[in-house]
Amino acid sequence: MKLKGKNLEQITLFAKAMGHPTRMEILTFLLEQEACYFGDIHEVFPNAKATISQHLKELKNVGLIQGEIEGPKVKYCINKDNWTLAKQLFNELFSTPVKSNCC
Amino acid sequence: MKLKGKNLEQITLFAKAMGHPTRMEILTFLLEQEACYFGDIHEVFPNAKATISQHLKELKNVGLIQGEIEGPKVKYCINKDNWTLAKQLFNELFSTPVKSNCC
DNA sequence: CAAATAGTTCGTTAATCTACGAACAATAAA
DNA sequence: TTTATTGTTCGTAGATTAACGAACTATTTG
Repeated sequence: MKLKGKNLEQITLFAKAMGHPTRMEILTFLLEQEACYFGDIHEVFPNAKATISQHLKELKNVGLIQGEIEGPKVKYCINKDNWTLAKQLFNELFSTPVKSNCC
Repeated sequence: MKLKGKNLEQITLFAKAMGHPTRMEILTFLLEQEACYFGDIHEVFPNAKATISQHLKELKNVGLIQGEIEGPKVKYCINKDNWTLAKQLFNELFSTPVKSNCC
């Protein structure tokens, strides 16, 4: 079934958020981590903390991750609900049979 | 298995290309079309032909589509090989069990 | 060959993105 | 309550992106 309307907008927003090397790496990093404080994330990247914080904010805004204040630290993780939604949308996109046969 | 190295770069490039409403729509449009001349694509969007041509070029550069000159026209379609690659990479990304359980 | 058709490329402008230091909260510890 | 520690927000500068008209290329048709 073809993606359209809100679903199309949503998958585009997910794709856009994932379309930056650092953000994509943050996602794959979070996928495999149990503990995920800001500092843990920051220390695996060469970027300034302001930059990492900004990327985390974007991923949070689009819903792929979530953050939780814990003492003076902030714990980040994948947002499972939206991660599942993203999974479904991309699945739908790629399960569409490729009709075009021009080339 | 975690995405890394070239695969991580590749999925990020795919995501980036898909992260624009017009480009994502072009992809879903191509998925369901048999014939796919430039003009057919252009006429379903409000944008100038220069703009559409530019988006098609980006999608072609990243490998998701391909174009073929046919007389004075240009036929576009999904690049099946790379589309399959994209499918596999996203599949791998989303099949990673979500380990993080912080929030 | 001239004119029409179909797209691409060029040049430019406006907007968005990226990155970072510095300033600014908020909590914890001394 | 002062001082660290942990992050976020602000302001800014540079880079990239997006959009479009105009000019250009190539093919087809008259």
